[in-house]
Amino acid sequence: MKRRAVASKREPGQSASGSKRAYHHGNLAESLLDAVDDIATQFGLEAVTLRACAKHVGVSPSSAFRHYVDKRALLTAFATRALSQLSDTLERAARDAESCKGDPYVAVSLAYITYALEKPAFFRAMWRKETLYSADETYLAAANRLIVHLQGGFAASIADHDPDDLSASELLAWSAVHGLANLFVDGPVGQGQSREDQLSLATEMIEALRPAVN
Amino acid sequence: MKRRAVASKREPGQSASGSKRAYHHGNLAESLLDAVDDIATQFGLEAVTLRACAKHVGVSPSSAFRHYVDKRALLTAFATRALSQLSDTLERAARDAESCKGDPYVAVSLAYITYALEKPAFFRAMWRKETLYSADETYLAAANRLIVHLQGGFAASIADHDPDDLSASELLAWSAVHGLANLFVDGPVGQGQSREDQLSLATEMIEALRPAVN
DNA sequence: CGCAAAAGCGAACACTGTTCACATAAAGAT
DNA sequence: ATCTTTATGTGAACAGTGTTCGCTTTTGCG
Repeated sequence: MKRRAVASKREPGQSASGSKRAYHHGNLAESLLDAVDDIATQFGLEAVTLRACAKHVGVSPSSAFRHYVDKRALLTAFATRALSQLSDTLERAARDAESCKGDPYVAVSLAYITYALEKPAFFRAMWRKETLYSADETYLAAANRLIVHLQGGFAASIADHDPDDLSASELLAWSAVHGLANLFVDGPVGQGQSREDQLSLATEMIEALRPAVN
Repeated sequence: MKRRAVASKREPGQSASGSKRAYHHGNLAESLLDAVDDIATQFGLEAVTLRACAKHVGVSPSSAFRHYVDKRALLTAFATRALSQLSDTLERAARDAESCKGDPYVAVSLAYITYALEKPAFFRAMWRKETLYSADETYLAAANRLIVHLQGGFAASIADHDPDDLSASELLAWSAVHGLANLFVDGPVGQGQSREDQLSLATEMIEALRPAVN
C-alpha cells in the first residue's frame, strides 16, 4: 500500500494549514496541530482524539507519541498556538485602532470577545488547566505574551509581564472582557442572538466599564 | 456473592453523602450525584468516570443507565446541583450582608469568587456546554435562579429572569466577577498566592468596578 | 557506502461509555 | 398468600480511547 507516494523533496511554497507536505518525513508535529485545529473547528474540542488526529493526517496513532509525550502535551501545544493567534489578533486590532479611528481599549476588548465567539473551541482550549500542562514553558511564554498585549491595549504600558503585576484596573478590564467571553461561549448570555447583537451587547458593557478603567 | 447483605429496611438516620442507605433499592440517582461530587472534589472533573461513580456507590456500571440516559445527563444533573449550591451561597451572603455590615454588592461578588476558588471542579462543571445538555429544563431553571440571585445581589431588583434581560451594568458586574473567577481557576492569575491574597486582589477589583456599576 | 539515529508501524493492554438479554426485588391485584 | 407487572440492578459483550513496545523503514551523516 503506502498511500503516500508523494515526492520526497518538499516543495517550499505551500499555502496554510492544508494537509500537504510530505508527512512521511516532514513535520508531523505541526501537522498534528493542524489536525487538532481542523477537528476542533468542525466538531468541537471533545471530538479531538489522538486517533482521529492521526487518521486525519494519514498516520498511525502511535506515531504521535514520537512528537508528543501525551495527548495532554499535544493539547498544550495547541493551546499555545491558540494563545499566539489571539495575541496576534489583539495586536492587529490595537495597531489598526491607533492608526485610524477609535481608542485601542475598545478595539482590543472587542477583538478579544470576537475571537472567543468565532473560535469557541480554541478559546476553550487556551485555559483548560485540567487537560493541559499549564507549567509548560512555551505555553507560559505564550500566555505572558497575551498578557503583555492586554496591558498594551488596555493601558498602553508595555514592559514587564507577570500576571500578578497587572494593575487593579487592568485586571478589572481583563476580567470583564474574559468573563463576558466565557458567558457567551459557555454561559447563558446571548444565546440565540446574531453576531451583531452579541457584539453590540459587548460594546455596551465595554462602554459601561470605561469610567472604572480610566 | 451478593456483596450487600445489609438490612433491607432502610435506617432513617444517616449523616451525609456517605455510601449508606439501601442502594439496592433506594435512591441510586441521587447517590450517583454524590459520587460525582466526591470524585470531582478529590480528583477533579476529568477523573469523573461512569464506572468510577458506580464503583464508588457499590453498584454495577450498567445500573447508572436506569437513571441517566447518558454520562452527559449525569453531568448535567451534577451541574444543576452545583448551580443551586452556588445560588444558595450567594443568597446567604446577600442576607448576611444586609442584616449586618457591608453592602450586598461586595458580599455577593466575593461569595461568587470564593465558591469558584474553593470548589473549582464544581465551578467548571456548571458551564461546560460541551459536556452538558445545556437545553435541559431543570438545568436551565437552576441557571435562571442563579441569575435572579445575581440581579438581586448586584442590583437589588428581583423580578424577571431572562439572561438577556440583564441591564448593562448588571451584565458588567457578572462578567467581571465571573471573569476573575475563571482567571483564578483556569487562568494564570493568582497562581501561587494564598487564599487571603487572592481574595484581597478580588476585593480590589470589585472596588475598582464600583464607579461603573452604580 | 554503511550505520546510527529518527520516525512511523501494528499489535497489544487497560480502560472508557454503552447495550442488551437476563435476574431479582418491590408493588399491586386477586 | 400467590401471581403478575414493573422497576432496578447485573454481567458479558462491543467499539472506541490513550498508551506501550518491539519491529521496520527512512533519513542524515561520516
